[in-house]
Amino acid sequence: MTPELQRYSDVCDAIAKLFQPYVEVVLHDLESETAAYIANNFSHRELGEPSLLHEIDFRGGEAVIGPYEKVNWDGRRIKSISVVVRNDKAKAIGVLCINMDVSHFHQLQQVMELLSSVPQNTEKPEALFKEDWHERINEFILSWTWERGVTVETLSRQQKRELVEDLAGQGGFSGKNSANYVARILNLGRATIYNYLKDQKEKSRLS
Amino acid sequence: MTPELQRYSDVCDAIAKLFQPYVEVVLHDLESETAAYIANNFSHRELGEPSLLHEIDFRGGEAVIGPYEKVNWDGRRIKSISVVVRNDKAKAIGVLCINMDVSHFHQLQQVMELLSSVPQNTEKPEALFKEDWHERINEFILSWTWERGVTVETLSRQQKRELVEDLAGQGGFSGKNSANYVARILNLGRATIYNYLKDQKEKSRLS
DNA sequence: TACTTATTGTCCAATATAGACTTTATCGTC
DNA sequence: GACGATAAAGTCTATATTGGACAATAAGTA
Repeated sequence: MTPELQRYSDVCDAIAKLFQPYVEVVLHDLESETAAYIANNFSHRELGEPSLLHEIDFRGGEAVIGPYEKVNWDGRRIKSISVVVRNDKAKAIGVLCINMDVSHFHQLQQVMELLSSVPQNTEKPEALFKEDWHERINEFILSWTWERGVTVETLSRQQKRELVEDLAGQGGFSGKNSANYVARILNLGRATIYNYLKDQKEKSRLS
Repeated sequence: MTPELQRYSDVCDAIAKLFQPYVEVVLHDLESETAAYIANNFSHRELGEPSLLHEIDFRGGEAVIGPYEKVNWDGRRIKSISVVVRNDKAKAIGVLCINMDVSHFHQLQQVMELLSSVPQNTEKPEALFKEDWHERINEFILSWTWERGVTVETLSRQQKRELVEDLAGQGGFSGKNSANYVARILNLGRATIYNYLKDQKEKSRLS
């Protein structure tokens, strides 16, 4: 890492530490297009890894880009913002990326939502309306558990299996990485989800 | 269940439904000292089960007793209140017990706490000050994970093992049912906790 | 003391899982 | 639309976890 860029690493540490453990800060080197420094690395990136900066929309030449949303490898949802950082000659030398794990805040929202909202008993499966499939899955699980007077934490294995099968029946696994996402919510392994789905196919084939 | 008591069962349903799924309502028959009705049964009580009402402090002859705290069989913490209910002749015929699962609210508190509080770096292990061992364990896990910039949800098996061993080293398993409690927080089985502890003893014996 | 009940700890067969792997889709480029 | 590069969808297996039953021990209770 160049000394110019080096000086920003402390800034990364400061930001990450203030919001510990909800925030990760990645400093990208624009020269080599790699990750030069990572504070509170929860995305499990490696130093020196290619930055894939082309994913970020630099149009307009703004210094601050975002915020935008990403999904972490393990299904947690991340709110991110990026800043182009410069050396003393005002040359753009890096991009500082702040990634915030908002999964806990979503959870918190759901607890309050469950308490304060009046459930709609419209006959139509309202799970199908939200456009983001994450939301659809959340919605589905929320109402599935609500109807049974339970919460995800208290589901038995059998119940989780049923939930997964029902969700599959509704086409809930069409989104990208949705198996991963559901696995994390239900505290199951990804493999387990696939096992359930396979068993279900097997069962329906036999009947 | 006598018709007199029966009439209260709808009240139970109403209360439970309003706070679904966080509240359970148990109607005890004072005659037989058994559970006569249960709405949203999360304590896994059976109808007709003995009520153990003597646990409740009736001194003073108050109609409303509590609130007081209990711990559910699976380690969730419950805030409860009880009301003596009467028939038309003002004879006490039952006790209506409202049990609220506060574990989700505690969780929520912790998320906010982690965000808003400034960690004390007093050298002394502050885990030892709280008098309730539940709190001590919570505190321990919170600071253990904080130091490593992770959250309980993201702990690997190996990390959970280390956490359990460290906690055991601090005497964290002296409370009643503490193994159960820790298991639930870490999303482990009770058996797994004991496996870890046994392995640890084994290891230290060999070294 | 003896009896009752709750907790601790162990065991095992059934189940889930990390991680490596193969196959299949998706994307970007020409 | 063919090609190569990536990512995601699935599969597989050796190992770890776990529900539930049980035995051993402790803690009340009368």
